[in-house]
Amino acid sequence: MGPRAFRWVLHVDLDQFLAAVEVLRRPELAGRPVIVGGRGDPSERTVVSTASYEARAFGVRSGMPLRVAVRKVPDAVLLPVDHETYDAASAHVMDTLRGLGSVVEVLGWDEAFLGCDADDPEAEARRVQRAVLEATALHCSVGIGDTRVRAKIATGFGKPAGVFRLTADTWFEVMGERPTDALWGVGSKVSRRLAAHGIGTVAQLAAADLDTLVAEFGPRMGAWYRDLGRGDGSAVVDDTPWVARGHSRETTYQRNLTTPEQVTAALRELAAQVHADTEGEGRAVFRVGLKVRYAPFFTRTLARKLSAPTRSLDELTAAVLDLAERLEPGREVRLLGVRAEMVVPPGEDVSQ
DNA sequence: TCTGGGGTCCTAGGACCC
DNA sequence: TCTGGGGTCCTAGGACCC
Repeated sequence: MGPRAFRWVLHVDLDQFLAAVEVLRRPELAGRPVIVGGRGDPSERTVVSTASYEARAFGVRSGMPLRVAVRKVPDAVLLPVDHETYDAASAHVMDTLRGLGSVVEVLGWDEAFLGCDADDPEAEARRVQRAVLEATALHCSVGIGDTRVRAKIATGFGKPAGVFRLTADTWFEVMGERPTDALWGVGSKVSRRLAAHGIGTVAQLAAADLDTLVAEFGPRMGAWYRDLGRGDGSAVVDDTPWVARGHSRETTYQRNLTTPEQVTAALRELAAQVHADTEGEGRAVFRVGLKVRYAPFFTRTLARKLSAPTRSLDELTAAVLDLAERLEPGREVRLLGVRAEMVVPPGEDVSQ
């Protein structure tokens, strides 16, 4: 179908997705604080992927170091991240949404935009929730908006298992006095830079001087941030299947690497994993990147365009090891990562 | 609080060419 | 001789999201 503008955008977001999937296959965990992260071992260098609402009640959040989370909830159930199971559950949900006859734009494991032209979008949202629950036993929340941005932000007010509508008419009443980082696409850094110009709230961002924003963030992002403050933007939903630009693999080592031999061996392994990913799509690689995080926590990235695209593991590995020549000798390494950017597959629109 | 892994997109600046 | 300005390609880094 491709991209199309709709009267309404519905944003469907599964509630505590990873934790909910785990509870489904282990019903005895229902009602308990469940934390999914890493290999489920709090002594490791890893973070929380998803916490159940019972665990969130103790202040556990996604992205929090696992050992911190466990300190907050000592009797939590800790579970390792199980990609295959979540992939399958996610595919089941997305198929269910498509089965409703909607235009579905998948945003990740647990989120999608749906296009909707109905007079009663709340009824449509409830229909979506019922269908997902019946097919998968998973609960979701639905945001309704007259733009993508408003739909996306609306969902948060519907959680858990609710529906919330946010439009141009209600935007400022709901969002106006909230801090700028409540917006989708504004994080801690940008909100701090905005604050330096006296812009602390969404309403202030909406009313901000465009020249000021452009001077601070550039012509594109400056205008984008002001639109964001107003909730403005497109109402296009695009069901074109997503095509990855690249693949990457990275590992935080439980003990820092200290010798060049360890680094070389680790990079060969990462290169092989990335190569398996790109070969899984049968696509050639035209650019290779290396990421290093030196202890205690200083990150650098290096990248290089190849002289010609390749599908060869040997060439990929050689390019990675060539980049590694520029690593600083004698510094302990906490993390290594390898990235491969792929040429657009034949038949794909380059302008996407 | 000692900070994952897999992605995307934007910006700045240097090199090079006309 | 000193000096233009624009366009494109490339790399590094920043920021954000799930």
